[in-house]
Amino acid sequence: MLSQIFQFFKLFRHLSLSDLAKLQSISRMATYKEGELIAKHGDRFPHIIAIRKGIIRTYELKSDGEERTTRLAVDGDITSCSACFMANKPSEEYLEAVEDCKVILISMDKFKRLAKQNIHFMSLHNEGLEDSMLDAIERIRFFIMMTPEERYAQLLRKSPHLIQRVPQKYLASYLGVTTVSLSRIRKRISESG
Amino acid sequence: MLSQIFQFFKLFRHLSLSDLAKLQSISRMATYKEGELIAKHGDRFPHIIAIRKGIIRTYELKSDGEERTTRLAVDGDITSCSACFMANKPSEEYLEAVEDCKVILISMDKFKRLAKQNIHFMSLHNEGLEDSMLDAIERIRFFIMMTPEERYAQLLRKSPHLIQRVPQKYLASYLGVTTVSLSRIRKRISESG
DNA sequence: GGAGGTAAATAACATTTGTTAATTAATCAG
DNA sequence: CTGATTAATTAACAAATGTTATTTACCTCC
Repeated sequence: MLSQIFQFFKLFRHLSLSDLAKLQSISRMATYKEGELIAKHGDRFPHIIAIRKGIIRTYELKSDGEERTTRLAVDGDITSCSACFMANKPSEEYLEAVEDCKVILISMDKFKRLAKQNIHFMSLHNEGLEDSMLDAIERIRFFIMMTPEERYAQLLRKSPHLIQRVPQKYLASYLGVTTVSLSRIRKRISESG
Repeated sequence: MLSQIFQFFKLFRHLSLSDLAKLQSISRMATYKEGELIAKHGDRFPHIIAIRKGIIRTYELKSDGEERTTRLAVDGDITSCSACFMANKPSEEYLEAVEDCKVILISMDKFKRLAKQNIHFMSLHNEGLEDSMLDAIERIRFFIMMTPEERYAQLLRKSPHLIQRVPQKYLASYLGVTTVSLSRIRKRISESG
């Protein structure tokens, strides 16, 4: 039963049965294979993605073609194309499955329509934005307050699962360094700590 | 008349007269002198700040006492203590007037109460969060996709007023570099461009 | 098992930044 | 206007990162 599955997400845990049913009516299940491209630059990807299993990486391309990982979302997280969701514009990002994924896709358009009519859903929208905002502020702090080495150390402390499950080349750009530099940082930390 | 003044802010431009009156009823004017500390770490600063004039800098202290500028908000921007607003927790940030400021202070508590009752205000809350979120994503991109030199070049291009009005020591930590490094970057750019 | 391909580690060198200190420029109070 | 204070620049050196290339490890596919 889908409503069971929605309980897996903190954001949906306080919905009434009737609201869960409404949410379910605008949702569908989907799976992605490891390495699969979920959305790409220029796409309108009109779904909110609630990740039941797996990891989804968001990246952008620099002008020289280099990939830079902007977000990493894991089981229990909710993600989306940010330009599609907030500005109703084509994506500037690429979304990619880092592992085999099981997700719930929630129609953005239907969700927004629901949010306009139903105050519970508008409130949900609000909570979701606040969660994202707190994450984003934390990530800005991550860059502004810490050196690359401190960033890796914090990731090691707070998100060891990411380090286990995400290839270093992606972690590197998530931390804002090259793979070579990340490799050196790892060596320094393993030698000292 | 306050409702005139609210029109200065993009976020409030589409409010009806009656909603403007409600907004006005939970707002008051305030001024800050250049250098004045508006809120500090540990404070509960329960106001949304709409800046009519001036610049407000948000910073945090590293463990070694170094200041790091996390946000810069100018005339027309809306800012607040992020922990106070979103998590209802004491501030982790310091807010400081970089110039003499004229602001509107909107009571957070009353605003949130209004947002619970009145769908227009909940919707306003939503739009405000989306604006902040878009800014935050842009700022993350700023760090992930660009070198310090590119960041300064972009600031020069997109926000020349900030470079004019904000002392370099604050700009430096806003860009994620030291004052010495910013000085070198400026020299390199002025010699090449 | 072996060939091919990708990821990660390592090496060598250029570039940039951080750090500390000294100098110059700008600002403020009296 | 002047002395004192702070901001910004410059200099010199250490440390970290970026870049390119090479080596090693690992994985997949045949």
